[in-house]
Amino acid sequence: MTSTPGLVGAVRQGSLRELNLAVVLGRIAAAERPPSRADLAAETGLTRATVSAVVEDLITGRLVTEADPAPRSGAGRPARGLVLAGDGPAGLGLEINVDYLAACVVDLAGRVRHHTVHRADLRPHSPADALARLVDLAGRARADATAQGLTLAGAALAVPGLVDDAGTVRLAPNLGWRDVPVPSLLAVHPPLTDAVDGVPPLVVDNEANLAALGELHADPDGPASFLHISGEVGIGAGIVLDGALFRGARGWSGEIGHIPVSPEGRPCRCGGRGCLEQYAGQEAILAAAGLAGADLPADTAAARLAELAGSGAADVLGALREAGTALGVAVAGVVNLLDLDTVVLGGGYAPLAPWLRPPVLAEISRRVLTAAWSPVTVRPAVLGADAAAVGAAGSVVRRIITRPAGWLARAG
Amino acid sequence: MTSTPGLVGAVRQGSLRELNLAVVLGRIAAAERPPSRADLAAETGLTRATVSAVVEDLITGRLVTEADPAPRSGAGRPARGLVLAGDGPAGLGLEINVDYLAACVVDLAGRVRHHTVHRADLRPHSPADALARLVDLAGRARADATAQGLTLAGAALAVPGLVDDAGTVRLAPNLGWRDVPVPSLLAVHPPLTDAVDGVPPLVVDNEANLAALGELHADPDGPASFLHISGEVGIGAGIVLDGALFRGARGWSGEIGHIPVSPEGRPCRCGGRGCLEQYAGQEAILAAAGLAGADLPADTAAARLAELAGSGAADVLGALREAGTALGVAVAGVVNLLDLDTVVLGGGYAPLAPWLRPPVLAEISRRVLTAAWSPVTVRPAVLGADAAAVGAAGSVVRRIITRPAGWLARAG
DNA sequence: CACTATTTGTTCAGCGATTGAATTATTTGG
DNA sequence: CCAAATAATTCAATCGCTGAACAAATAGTG
Repeated sequence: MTSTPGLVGAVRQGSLRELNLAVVLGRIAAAERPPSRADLAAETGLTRATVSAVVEDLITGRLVTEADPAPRSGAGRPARGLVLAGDGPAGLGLEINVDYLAACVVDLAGRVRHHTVHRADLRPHSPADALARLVDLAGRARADATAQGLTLAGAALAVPGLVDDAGTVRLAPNLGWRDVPVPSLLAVHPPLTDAVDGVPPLVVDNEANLAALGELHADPDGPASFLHISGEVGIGAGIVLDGALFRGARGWSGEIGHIPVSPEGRPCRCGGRGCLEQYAGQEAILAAAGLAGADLPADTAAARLAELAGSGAADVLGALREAGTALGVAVAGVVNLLDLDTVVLGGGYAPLAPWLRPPVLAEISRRVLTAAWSPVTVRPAVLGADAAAVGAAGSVVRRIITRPAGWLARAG
Repeated sequence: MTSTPGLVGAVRQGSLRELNLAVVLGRIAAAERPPSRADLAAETGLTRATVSAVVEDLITGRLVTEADPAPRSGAGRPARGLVLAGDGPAGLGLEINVDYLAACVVDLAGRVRHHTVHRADLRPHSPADALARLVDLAGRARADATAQGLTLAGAALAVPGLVDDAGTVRLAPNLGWRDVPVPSLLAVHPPLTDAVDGVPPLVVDNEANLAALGELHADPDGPASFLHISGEVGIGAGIVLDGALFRGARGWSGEIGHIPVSPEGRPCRCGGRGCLEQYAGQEAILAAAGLAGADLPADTAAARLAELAGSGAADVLGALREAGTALGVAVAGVVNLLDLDTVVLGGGYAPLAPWLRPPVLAEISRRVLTAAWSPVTVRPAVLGADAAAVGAAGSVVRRIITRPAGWLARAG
């Protein structure tokens, strides 16, 4: 890993078309309203002739379709609007978590075309068993997608833990997994999707990362850089910089739960002391609210807290204020370091956002140097608990949009 | 600022050559030993014919020269090694700090060809006055460069503060600057260099950012991602990810000095409490070591502390241990968040590294989840106090290497 | 209703850059 | 001295973009 900046592969003759396919498709995807070929030519600086040729490739590859006459006023031949095809490739998103499995299918345009959640406590089951159930769920999702005329172009699996490049789950504490080689365990099943352009048929990634991508995907007009915090039993963060997920040197970025917020404070199971998780993790909040022994399923605990807080329970309000302050201390550090202007409260934090937001904002305005010039926005996530599954499917779709050549080569 | 990922400009016909110029030049720059045209063809996948054509452009543009016969063994026509030209374009690096001005010139190959430091307390002077002195220093640097056959292709100025896109210094607390429009103040002087490819003749950037780039530049075989910490009166950090500087949404990333390390601890001039700067900043270390009133020049304070620590002064050792622990707490949070595997102690921390390193490492191993699998390296910076000036010059050189077409168009 | 202005999208010759094979250049080894 | 081997160049072919001309389709105008 030496420092060879920008060493992209050489640009061969055909790469030109590959790159322009991506450029044009990216513009179509990012546009507010269906652009015409002429619009695209003006935006990109390419000739109308070139854009026409590129668009023709995209249309025959079923990535783009012509929309109804665009609402363009004025004289002249009416433009034909271009939109992402709703019946071409789609992404399969899977999620495996402590007490549920989920599968969903998202089409190119970003619409969720299929969604199933299977509730079950997975901790007693072996990884192989859990994955077998997941394959079953995925099979049904694929059947539904096929029935709708969609073709799955890849799959991504969200796991609540650290995943290495090979797709092995190195550590998923709440699931009780350690060094689980997901791809080889899945090899006994028929492949979920075909490999496209060298990308394996199933990509495994961290839940917090994919949830952040889901948020990016669900709100195309939102900011291009933000911090997405998933508050579950552990606290994970997905860092989106300039529209792309930042994964860190080894893909293990975002462990915000173990940022120290009180250096010699409560001992943490990670071995350190005073980690954020001990103050703003789900268990810590429940304990502070006097609900320690309630043993609620992970995904209902947040809803329950929100309900109690809404009815004005004093100890719950106090617990949330304390958690929000701890969260704010950690977030202030992150914002100082990365200069982000948006923080999204996701996962279990989303329903609690009304109570967490004020203390988080207070700490930010106290501690962030640049907050005076440009304020930091703190808002709840748009997607709910299934953000990771949707984000996983969206990551597949996004890969097609940023590199359409692979799909086109496959589709013929 | 909407989320339009990877919306690079379209790829026009001529971009092909532009991109391949960058690819080939980048390989030559990154190579361990002078590569031949055939090596480059094999590495990049381009044809030997194409590589020859590209290399010819680079040679006539004075970016590359043929080295002495390469030490290649075996039969066949001997290869002609290609190296970065030492007599073509060069970068001018400038630095303005509390008690000195610096100018240096770095050639394409990365050698420092000129270096001047002018010591003077700049706080009493107006920004315009300080900049006038800097222009004088820069003029002499340029004269020296010209005498050596070099052509300045751009300049960069390092400032200890926050700089916006336009080059205005929004806030440089230790210099006492606020909203200083550097480019327009410099407009009264003749331009230091010509504009190349739309980049203004002088780029203003944060000192910590440029120092990190200097480190990247000084150690080409080092890691591609690291955190570089400049410990001066304030504490700044430069974040290098994958060989590129990460600047944040607005270019104000790296304010590590105000990460909370003891949330309700000592009040900080930023308005917060318990900021790292209050525990590991130069003033804090001096105070803890019982040297508060010494009023040392900023750049000798570190040397003095190192000297005292080397001779075993107990209170200095204690102060450094305490500072190192605070630094370690903050760094652990950063490493958890960004998953970096290398931390470089730069600026005033470099000479103190022998004493700071152990407590920093201790906090990291306590608090970083992934430290067990892949250890985090903490090491002193290679460059000394002038890292920022060298890094500034290096940033100019780096821009030429990553985008040679601009220079070639200018050179004709 | 005919006519013009206007904008969109396509067609086509031209051109620049890459390609692949053939050719030349230069050295080692027998 | 000759064959083998490797490096670099030459050159016709090809691929994709360019620019201009052209066809298509509509709104406005008298």
